[in-house]
Amino acid sequence: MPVITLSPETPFSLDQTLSCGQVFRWDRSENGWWHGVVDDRAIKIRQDKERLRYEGADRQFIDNYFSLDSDLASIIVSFDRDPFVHAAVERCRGLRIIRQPKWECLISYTIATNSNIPTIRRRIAAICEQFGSRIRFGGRTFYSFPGPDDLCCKGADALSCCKLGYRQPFIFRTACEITDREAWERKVDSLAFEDARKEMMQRSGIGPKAADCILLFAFGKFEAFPVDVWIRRIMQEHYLPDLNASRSLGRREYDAVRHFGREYFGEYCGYAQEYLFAARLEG
DNA sequence: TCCCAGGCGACTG
DNA sequence: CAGTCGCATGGG
Repeated sequence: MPVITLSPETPFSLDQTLSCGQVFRWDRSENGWWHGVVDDRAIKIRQDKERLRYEGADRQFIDNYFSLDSDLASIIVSFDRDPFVHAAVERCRGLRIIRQPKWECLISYTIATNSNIPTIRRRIAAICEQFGSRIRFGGRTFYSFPGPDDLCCKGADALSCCKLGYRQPFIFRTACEITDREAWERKVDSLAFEDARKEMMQRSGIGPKAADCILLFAFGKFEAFPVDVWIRRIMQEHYLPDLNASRSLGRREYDAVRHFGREYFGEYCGYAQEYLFAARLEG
């Protein structure tokens, strides 16, 4: 089985990275192995200190998916500018933002709106079982993430069994609209952040929060600063005391928070957001 | 039982 | 224009 030996200049925590809520298709076994599906490949991986052992993908894929090629230490230095965010970095050391497949991320975060993580995971698992392809791996069965055709060819009603709630028509519309996945990906890739964000929010079921998550987790746009209720609470308590915490988060207020995040934490504010978010429960 | 997640569209001030 | 509410669903 292939092994990657991480150098001291490559801080990485597999557990932090896979359990912080950015991805929904990974499971950790009692024995320390993580199993997951990315697009159409089933993967198993575990970390023992500086050793990463894995199966189901090649070295290049693992390096790219887990962003092992990015200089995490320098990224952290760029936003580590006060004791509070510093504590979050200490607590979640080695957390990296994964490079998710773009289509999969778009659908996942459309499903994720107004939901909690266990529900999101169940819904995504349901659409993969229903519309993906069966993958046999290590004596177990997994399902690939379905493509646009897979999701729209059976009609909107076929999605009912996945219990997506009012997100069902959004998913169906998106699957029908994006006939050329790669063209869509190239288009968003080519746009500067604010334009990419506008483009993303044109999609059915994608508001500010989902757009920022997708740009951060799939398009490598680290200036995205997704504001969910947790981040809003943290920002209100530690950075923006004048924020009205009782009112619902309108678009104006959302923009005020994300612009503050961008100005204060800098060009990698999305990374700062992830550390603050991941540290929320451990604090 | 009720509140929460936070996109959309219809509604209201 | 900006804020509020119901929508479908399930976890806490």
